[in-house]
This record gives sequence, C-alpha cells and structure tokens, in this order.
Amino acid sequence: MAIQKPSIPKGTRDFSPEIMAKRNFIFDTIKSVFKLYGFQAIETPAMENLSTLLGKYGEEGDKLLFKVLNSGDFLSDVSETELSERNLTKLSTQICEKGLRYDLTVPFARYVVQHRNDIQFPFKRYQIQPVWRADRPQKGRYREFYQCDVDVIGSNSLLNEVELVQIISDVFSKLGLNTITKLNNRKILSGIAEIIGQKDKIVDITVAIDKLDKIGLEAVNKELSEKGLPENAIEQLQPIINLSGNNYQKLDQLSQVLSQSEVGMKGISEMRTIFDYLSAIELNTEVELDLTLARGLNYYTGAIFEVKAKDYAIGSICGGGRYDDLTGIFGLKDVSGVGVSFGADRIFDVLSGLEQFPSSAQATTDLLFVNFGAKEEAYIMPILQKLRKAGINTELFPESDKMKKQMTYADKKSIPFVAIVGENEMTQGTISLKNMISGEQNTMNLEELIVFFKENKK
RNA sequence: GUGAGUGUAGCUCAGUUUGGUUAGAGCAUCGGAUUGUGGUUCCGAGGGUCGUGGGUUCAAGUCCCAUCAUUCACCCCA
Repeated sequence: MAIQKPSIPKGTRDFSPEIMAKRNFIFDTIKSVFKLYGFQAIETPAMENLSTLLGKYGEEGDKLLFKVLNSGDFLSDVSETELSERNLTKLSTQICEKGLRYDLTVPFARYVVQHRNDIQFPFKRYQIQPVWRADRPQKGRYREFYQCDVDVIGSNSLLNEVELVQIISDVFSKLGLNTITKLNNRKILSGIAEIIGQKDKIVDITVAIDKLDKIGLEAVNKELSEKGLPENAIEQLQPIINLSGNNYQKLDQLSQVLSQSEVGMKGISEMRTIFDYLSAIELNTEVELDLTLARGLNYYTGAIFEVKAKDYAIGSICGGGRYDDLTGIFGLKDVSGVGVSFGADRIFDVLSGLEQFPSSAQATTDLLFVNFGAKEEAYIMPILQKLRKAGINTELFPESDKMKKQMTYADKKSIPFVAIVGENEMTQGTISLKNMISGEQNTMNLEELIVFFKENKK
C-alpha cells in the first residue's frame, strides 16, 4: 500500500498538550460552577438511534446529522427499485439506524424518559461531551465540538431561569470575559404573531427582525413582505421592531401592544419576574431583553438565552432556553425543562483571541531529574517517590542522554526546575536545583527541596 | 445547498504577472562548537510526486482544462 499523507476529517481537530491544558482550564471552570449550584454529571453515548434524533432539529437539522452506516450487508433490505429511485432520505433510514448526537439536549430528554423512575425530580444535570454536525466548517464552526450543557428538568419555577443567568455570570466572570446575556421569551413572540394575525410566521418574523443591525429597517420590512406578511401586519410590527429603553421600559411598551394576547402577557409577566429576581443579585454579565433572539424556536416554549462575548466577534458562546414538552415526544408528558449550553470551543477561540488564558492553564511538570546513568537512577527512584507523595509533579528523564538533550527537553516542556544528581551530589547527599528561568543553581537536601516547592507552588 | 479564495519543505510563505540552468527564505528538526548545564550566538546537515490528472510547448511550479483538498462568506448554528 502506498504511503498516505495522514489527515483528519474536515472540521475536526487534534488537541496538543498545550491546547489541552487550556481546554481543561475551561472545562474545569465550567464544571466547578455547575457543581456549585448542585448539578450532577451524566454522559450519554456518542451514537443514538437515528429515530431519536430525526425530526427534532427541523428540516435543516436532519440534513446536518451524521448517520452511521449499518454493519454487515446494509443493503440487504433495499430492493433494486428502491435503489434506482435514489430517494436519499428514505434510503438513509433503511441503511442507517444510528446517528452521531447533534446536541446534548435531545439525548438528555431521551435519558430522562428512559430513567424516569430512577430520577429524583427536579433533576439538575450537567453534561460535557462532544457533538457532531455535518455543517460546512468555517471560523468558529466545527464538525466536532464540545457542548457543556446544564439543565433543570421537572420544575416550572422561574427561579431556574434566574439561576442559569447566575451560572452564566459566574462562569464568564471566572474566565475573565465581558459578556452580554440576551433574553427573550417564546410566549412574547407568539403573542406578537397572534396580535398581527400571523401565527405561523413567528420564525420568519424573528429571523428578519434579527437582521435589523446588519441591514437596516427598510431591508427588514422588505424581507418581511417577501416572506408573505401583509402590509398592515408589518405596520403593526413597527413599534416592536423599534423597541427601546431599558428592560422594564421595553416590557411596558410590549404590554400595551400585546394586551389582547393572553400568551403574550404571560410571557411579559414571566420576564418581569425574572428581571425582578435578577435585580436583587450582583451579576457580571449585562442582561438585556432582545426580541430578535430566535434560536431553537423548534422546541423552546418560554425563556430563550444567548450569550455573546463583548470584546470578540464569534457568534454566541452560550445559548439555551425553556422547553415545556421536550420529553413529550418520547412519551413523558408535562415535564418542563430549562437549560443552557456553553460552547467550549468558541470560548476557547475567544480566550485565545484575547490572550486571556491564565498562566495556571499551562501546568506541567514541576521538576525534572537529569539522568546520568544506572547508578544515579537507582539512587533517585526513592527520591522521586517522596517528591510525588509531597504533591510535586516530578519526572526523571528516562535515558542517560547528553545533558544538552535533557536540558532542551526541560526547556521545551516549560519545566521550571531541573534537579541534577550525579556523583558529587550522591556522595554529599545533596541535590543541585537549577531554576530554568533565571538560570541560577542552588544545592540543598531533599527536605529543603520539598519545602522549597511547597512554598513556591502557592 | 450557494459564492469566493488558497494548494510549493514538518510549519509560515516567496517564486506564477512576462514559461527558460540544479525551486528559495524564515521558523522547526538533527549534528557540531560545548562528554555536568537548556533558553542567546556561530558553523553545518537532512528534508520537495511544486495537491492530483490531462493539455499547450523545444521547454510548465509558472499558461489552459478537469478533479480533489482546504479556508472564508451566505443559509443555519455552539
């Protein structure tokens, strides 16, 4: 076989040690906050039955699912006529019964239904795993990426929404990022559509309004009319598009427009409650009511969240919302859930772009012992054990290579200290410790060395 | 699904406009100066199907066509 140039699939990435240290810093930070609020970890398989995934993300989503070909003779149940028809959608369900998960929310819903008798509700879970989308990759968009989901299921309380905003605030505060958290409510959007008599056009309306900043009022109105909205409906929308003021002022304006819509008023009152709670606590993220937030309308029923980094343009870095009946499709009715998902890969890109990673995100070996040969190795082994017991990350170079090579290893691996124990040190019972940053070198015994690191580490 | 850009050393790229000897640079790697001292310096070495296939030509990294890969943007989304 010819030698092939190795490569990885489009939109996927290798993570080298330096990158992993930084990624783990993000994951650890997020996890620690999740735990702080009483959430517990679960994991679900990379593959789900295709039937679990299909139809949950809209037509567009179905197209972006990675499907897994059946094992064995996957064509055994396909007739020649079906093959020649080339109905790909139908064929794919015949030859694939599994697919890679597209997000963590739908597998979670499936999990909740399947384990409903073992779960103590309200169930607060977090889940940090990769998901896959057969999208065209581009900046900040990958085919394999990690989501960090945190959801509460089995509780209607708006306290959960408030808590999620706090979690968002805590996470990004710990990561040192300035953010803006945008809130919307599906009920308000429904109310708007109801008032202007265009119930089935909610998505079109919000998508169009969303472009206001980008393309301007005129173009938005043009797009609305292209989507089939009558003139008078567009007319009625104007005060909503031009909504201004602080969050409460926006809600006041909305309640005038939506006074005749029960669902719309419900949404407004929900948002008031949330803002009231939020105003009582300190937050590190700016919270803003934004009616143009249209994400996940396929299943969100109440609050909708989206977080953007203020100092770096990369799309949203966190998003989510409330879904009243996500488990309904799997046969468990009236279980409401609300959650958000942190996009770890985008957060990574933001932190990299802003050079915001702390030095603690580069932790490696603390101390490398130079290897001079078999005699020294035997002498050092018990020392290594004691150092490790004392919590010092220590390694002994495994070959008695040239010192230059061993020093270069320490240098490239950013190991801050090198211990030199050769014949001289062995007879004197000392260790020569070289500081790789300053270059200075000191002689000490083992106890002094341990004390030195314990003091230096903090 | 639509549109644009880019493919030359492990990496970042020059060379393509105007075809012409043996395809270059920086970084990285390896060796030496320096057999108990890395990062700085100096000397040297290895490393190329010029993405792939075809065409034009006396001659193609360079021009033409096709194809593949990859990046960016749109739609949508973390």
